[in-house]
Amino acid sequence: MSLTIKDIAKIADVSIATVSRVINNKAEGISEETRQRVLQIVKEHNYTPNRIARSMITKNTRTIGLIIPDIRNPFFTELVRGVEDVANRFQYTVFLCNGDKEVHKTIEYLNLMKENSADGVLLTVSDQIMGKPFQQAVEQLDMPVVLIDRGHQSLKFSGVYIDNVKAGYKAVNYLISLSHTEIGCIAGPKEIKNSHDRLQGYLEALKTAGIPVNPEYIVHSNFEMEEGYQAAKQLLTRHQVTAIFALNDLIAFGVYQAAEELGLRIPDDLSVVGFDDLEYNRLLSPKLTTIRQPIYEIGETAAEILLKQIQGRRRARVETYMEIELVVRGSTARFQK
Amino acid sequence: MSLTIKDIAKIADVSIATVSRVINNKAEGISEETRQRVLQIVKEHNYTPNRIARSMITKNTRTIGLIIPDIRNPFFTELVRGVEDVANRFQYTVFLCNGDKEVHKTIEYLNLMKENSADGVLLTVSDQIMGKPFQQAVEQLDMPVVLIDRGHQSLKFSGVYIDNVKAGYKAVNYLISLSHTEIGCIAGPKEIKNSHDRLQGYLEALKTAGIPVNPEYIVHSNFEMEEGYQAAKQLLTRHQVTAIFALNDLIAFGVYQAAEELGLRIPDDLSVVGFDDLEYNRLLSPKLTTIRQPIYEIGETAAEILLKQIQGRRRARVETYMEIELVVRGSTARFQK
DNA sequence: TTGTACGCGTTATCAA
DNA sequence: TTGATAACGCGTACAA
Repeated sequence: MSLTIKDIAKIADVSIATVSRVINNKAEGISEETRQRVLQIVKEHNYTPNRIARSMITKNTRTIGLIIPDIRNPFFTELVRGVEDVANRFQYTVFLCNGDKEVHKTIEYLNLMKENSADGVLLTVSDQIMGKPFQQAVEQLDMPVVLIDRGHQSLKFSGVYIDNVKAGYKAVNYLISLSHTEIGCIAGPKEIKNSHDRLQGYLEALKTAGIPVNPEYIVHSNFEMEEGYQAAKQLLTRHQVTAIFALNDLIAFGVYQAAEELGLRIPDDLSVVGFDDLEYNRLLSPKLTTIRQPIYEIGETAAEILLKQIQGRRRARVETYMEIELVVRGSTARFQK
Repeated sequence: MSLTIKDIAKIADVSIATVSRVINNKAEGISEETRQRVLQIVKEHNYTPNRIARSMITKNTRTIGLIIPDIRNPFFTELVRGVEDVANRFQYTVFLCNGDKEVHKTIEYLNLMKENSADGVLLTVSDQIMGKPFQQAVEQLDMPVVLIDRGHQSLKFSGVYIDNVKAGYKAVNYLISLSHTEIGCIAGPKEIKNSHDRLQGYLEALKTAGIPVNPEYIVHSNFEMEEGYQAAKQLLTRHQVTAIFALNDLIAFGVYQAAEELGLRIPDDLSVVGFDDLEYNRLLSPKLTTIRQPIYEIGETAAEILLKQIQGRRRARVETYMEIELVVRGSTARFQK
């Protein structure tokens, strides 16, 4: 068993109160002499206070939870780093939880946050999970919460997002500017708002340009590579699209595979626009034209908002929208009939 | 503030001991009637016991720590999933910590594990970090520890590994069987044992085949894509190698980029073998020949060993070596002079 | 079957 | 400047 404050007190021949004062740097009311002596003994015996016991009193744990839906998506791992860096700067540690897109796992972690008395929670969950049981769990959390990437009107929390409609519009509008009219779209799950919004941007861009919408050009997937590949194969064999807007880069990766299998050259036969700008982009040839999200900064911003809220320095609900940009690379070309 | 056991006791008009018995499923000594009534009230008020207070008594937190060096490397995220799945099956939750290859961050997390009284820790750290301060922190942990992927003779813990020497030998021997003799190698950092061992396999394979070793064919990197790319470019411009053994897939990804830039076709002009078999492999064309590690299973196995140790069912130190295999794909071809 | 009371390791309050 | 002690929320030995 580890040493306790009691042991240290005994060894130093002072009261536990004195030891407590020393290790908590209480400035006043302690002689330099005893302070040094206690400090010495603490170091010697390598005593570290038990955070659990401490937090029973102080009611804070200097810990924040970060719940993500899919640790295998590089988007989220980059997000994690932004959050961690800010948290550490504030001397907080991050309890990282991978919900793995499963409802029960996510709720489990949410409860854990409460039971472990995290000081606050950063939430990035798919909308599929946003059912009654989940919402209930969130409400019972009774601590500051900041949403990331995926907002939910039903939850009255602060959040950090991008304007997905605008981003979708921008992507598709670019394809239109290259004279494409037969533009397919491979979306994420129907229930996910991000997917819905980006799709909305796609529709608006077509509408503005006076290009009729063909519902068969729109296919759904689960935002992962494999299903993106399947969806692309289906779309490309059934319809003569000359361009595809993939609602995230993983899907775009799948499109590349499908195109290769079907003997379609990118960008000569098919233009592709992605979304996120993941690092693995570099593996593609040609490299992917995509909407760049400032992922790391999104994480940073969300963590800052949460920590301010925890420290009681902000109470109002704020919704921050980060800027995105279209990065043009080799996967898009002017349509030649 | 959340409800406490006291509140529930008051509402149900019983003692806290009774409530405690109910929520802990103490079979004996409680009437079905009161049990139901208490259960009802617990559900109604959505009471969850405070884990922190509980663990002060029980001395266990049903939490294990998992420390990884780089959350951006898909190898580790896959590992995480294996660990999580086993832990959850055992009703344990995983405290995931990303050391980000930094000493102070890693040590910080290690201390956190102790202070938060995790029941055990799974450790995957780079050897660079394995200095005095780190070792000290590990020793003071005073809880079960299982090492993953990277062993350290200096630490007397159980661990789950693969035979990196053998794996390296296998990879290079395959290249030799394809008549290659000018085989380059892009390693990880010199101080990392995994890298050292795989390199050792490379050397042994050459030696066995009677092929002289050219030290200039061996270049080091940091196991990441960018440096892999840089190293490959350097190697390929200076020397006429016909094949490259990349000590992990991220490096191999970099080799592909370098080859493309230099106008070398894979596998016609250059054969490439990687290590890990990451999913992003699918983005490459041709697909990568590589050593497959059972990453998910490594995570599972390590978690099982740790949990058994925690539950006191195993005390002996065990070193488990998992099987690897060479997966032949399109990036390797017979050398034609 | 149920309740009382103590202890877990710490911080905070008040008195000395 | 220092110390004794209550309190945090819970589990459990022991008593009723």
